[in-house]
Amino acid sequence: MTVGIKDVARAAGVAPSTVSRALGKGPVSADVRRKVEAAVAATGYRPNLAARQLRSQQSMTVGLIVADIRNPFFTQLSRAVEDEAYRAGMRVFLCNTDEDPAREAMYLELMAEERVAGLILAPTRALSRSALADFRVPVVLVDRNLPGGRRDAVILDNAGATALLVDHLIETGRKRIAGLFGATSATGIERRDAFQKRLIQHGLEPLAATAPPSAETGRAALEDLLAREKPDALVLSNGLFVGAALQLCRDRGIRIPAELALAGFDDEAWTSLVEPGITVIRQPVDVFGREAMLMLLSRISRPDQPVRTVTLSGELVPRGSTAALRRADV
Amino acid sequence: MTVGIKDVARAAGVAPSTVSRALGKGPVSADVRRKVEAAVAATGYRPNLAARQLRSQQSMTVGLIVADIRNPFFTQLSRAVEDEAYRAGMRVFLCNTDEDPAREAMYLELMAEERVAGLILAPTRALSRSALADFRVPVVLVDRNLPGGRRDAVILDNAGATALLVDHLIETGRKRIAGLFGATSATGIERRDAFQKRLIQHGLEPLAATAPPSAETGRAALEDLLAREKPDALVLSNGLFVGAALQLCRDRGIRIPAELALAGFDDEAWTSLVEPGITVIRQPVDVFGREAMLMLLSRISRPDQPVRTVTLSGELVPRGSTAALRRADV
DNA sequence: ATCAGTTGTGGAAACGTTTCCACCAATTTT
DNA sequence: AAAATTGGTGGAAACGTTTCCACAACTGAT
Repeated sequence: MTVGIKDVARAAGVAPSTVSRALGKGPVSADVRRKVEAAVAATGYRPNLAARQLRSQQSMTVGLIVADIRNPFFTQLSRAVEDEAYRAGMRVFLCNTDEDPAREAMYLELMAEERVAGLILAPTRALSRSALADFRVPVVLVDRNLPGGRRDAVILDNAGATALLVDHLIETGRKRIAGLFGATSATGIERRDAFQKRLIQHGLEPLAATAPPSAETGRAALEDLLAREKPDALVLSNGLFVGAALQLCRDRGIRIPAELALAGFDDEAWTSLVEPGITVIRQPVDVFGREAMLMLLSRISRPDQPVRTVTLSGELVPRGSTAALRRADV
Repeated sequence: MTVGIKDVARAAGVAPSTVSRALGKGPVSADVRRKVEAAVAATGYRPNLAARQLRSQQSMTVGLIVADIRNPFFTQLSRAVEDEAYRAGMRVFLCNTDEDPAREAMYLELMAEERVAGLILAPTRALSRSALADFRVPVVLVDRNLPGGRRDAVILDNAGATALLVDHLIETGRKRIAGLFGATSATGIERRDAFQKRLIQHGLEPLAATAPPSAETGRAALEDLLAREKPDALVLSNGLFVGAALQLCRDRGIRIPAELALAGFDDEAWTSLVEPGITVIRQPVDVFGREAMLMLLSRISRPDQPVRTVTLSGELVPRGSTAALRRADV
C-alpha cells in the first residue's frame, strides 16, 4: 500500500541503506544520488517520521506549551519561536493549557511520550515541582519563572517594569493607586509584590488584588476593588484585565483619565485605538521567543552547561489614560 | 537507559505482550493488571509514541493548519478544535502558514510524513490543486473553501453576511460604499464578489479593492481608496483591516460615523471598546471549530462517505460606527 | 464425559527506518 | 610493491511497540 524505502531502493536498483544515505548525509556517488532522487519522485515516497524517530532515537520537534493561546502575547511568542525553530530546521508542537494545571500536566506527559528534543514552557503557578523534576528533556521557561531558578528562563524584569508604571502614576498626580494581578502565574504575583513594595517606598497604601485571568473574574474583582478602595488609578497586570477595566469604565460612565487613570501590561494593537489611548508596558515579545528558542537549542546541544536566566526590560508607553490631572478635573 | 515495555514486563513478572494488553484494552486478569500498574509506577515507564505509531500504523493526532495565528478568529478556532479533539481522545498539531503558500506546502508535506490521522486546513488561495490531490489523509477545510468543492468544508455564508453589511449601510443613508478585501483567501474574494454584486443590485457603484492581509498593505490600500473614491462608508473583510481603517481615521482626524461609516468582519473584543463601537459581522467561531473536528472524525471513520459542506450564518452587530446620518452631519 | 467456545497468557514477527559492520575497489602513503 | 587509507556499497541488526498465533485452562452446552 504505502511506499517505503525498500520500494525506492528497488526502483533505483540499490540497497535500502544506500537510499537512506542518499537522502541523508552519508557519502554517495553523484550517479546514485541522481537515481535515488528520480526513484523518490517516481514512487511518491514520503519518509515515515515515526520510523525515523524510533530508529534514530532523536526528534526534530520541540514542544511549546503556553498558558493562553488567546492572549496576543502568547500568539506573538509562538510565532517568534516557530520562526526561529524553522531557521534551525526544527518543528514546533504548540499546546495550550488555558491556565489549567491538569491540562498542563497532561501536555507535559504527552511531550515526554513524544520524546521531543526540548520544551519551551510558560508554566502555571500550580505546576508541581515533581512533574518537571522527572522530566528528562531540556526545558526553557519563558515569561514565567519557577521558584528555585534551577531552569533556563527568559523573563521580563517585572519589578522594574511595575516600578515604571507606579512612578509614572505618582508623577502624574495619583495618590490612591490600586492594582489587579493575575493569580495563576508567577508573573502576576511578581508584579503584585513589586507593586506593593514600590508604593510603600513612596509612602502610599498598596491596594492590590488578584484574580484568575478571565474577563468575568477580572471584572468582578475590579468592581469590588473600585467599590471598596475608591482609587484614582488602576494598574492591570495583563491585556485581558486592561480590556475588562476599560469596559467597566465605559459601562459605568467613569471618565478616563479625569476620574480614574488606567495603566497596564501588554501593548496590544487596540490600546492605541481607544480614546484615550491606554498607557502600557511594551514587552519585547519577539525577543522572548527568539531568545527562548536559541537557549533551548544551546541546552540541547550541551545539556550540562550552567543554567542561565535572561531578563528583558519593558518599555513604558505613556498615553492619554494617565494624562496629568488639570486643576479643573480635581 | 530509557525504560521500555520489557523492563515493565520484567518488573511485573509477565511477558511484554501482556503488559501491552494491560495498558491497552486487551483482556487481562485483574491480578495482572494490578501488577502491571505497580510496575509502571515503579519504573516510571512512558510509552514511546513513535514505536506505538509505527507498529499500530495509526496516529492519534490530527493536524490543524491555519493561515494566521495572530488573527483572533484562528486562535479561537484552534481552541475550539482542540477542545473537541481532546474530547475524542486525540491531539492537535497546530501549524501557522502566515498566508505563505510555500510554508503551507511545507506543512502539508510535514503532515503527510507525520502520518496524521486527519487534517483541518484553512488554505491560502494559492494552494496548488495537486498538493492536496496526492494527499491521502482525510481533510476538512475550514473558513475557506477551495474551487471544485470536492472536500468536506465548514464555511461562513459569505454572500449572505456581506449583503447584511451592505444593506445596513444603505439603510443608514450611505451612497458611496467602498470595500477592502483580503487578497490571499477564498473568503476575501467571495466577500468582494458578493459586495460588488449587492451594490450593483442596489444600483450603486461597487468601489472594491483587495490587499494582502497585513496592517501596512491594508493601510496603503485604504489611503489609495479614500483618495481616489471619496467614499462615505467602508467595508472591511477582516479584523486586521478594521483596525487599520480605524487607525487611519484617527491619524487623519476623519470623524466616524459622520464623515465615514465603518463596518467589517470579525467581532473582536476591542471593537466594542473603541468610540464609536464598530459595526461588525459576528461569526460563530466555536461552532466552526467544533463542526470541523466532528466532520473530520466522521470522515476518518468512514472515508468513503459523501462530501459535505456546512455553511454557517453570520450575525450583524450594529454599533455606532454606522449610526444613521443626522441632518447636521450632512 | 466430550466438545465447542471463551479467557488469559507467552513467543515471535512485523512496522519503516538508520546505522553498524563487512567488504571491495581505488587511491595515497610508506 | 606492499601497506594503509578512503569512498562507496550491500546485508543485517536494532529501535520499542502491537498484534498475530499457539496454547493452556477454564466454562457451559450437548
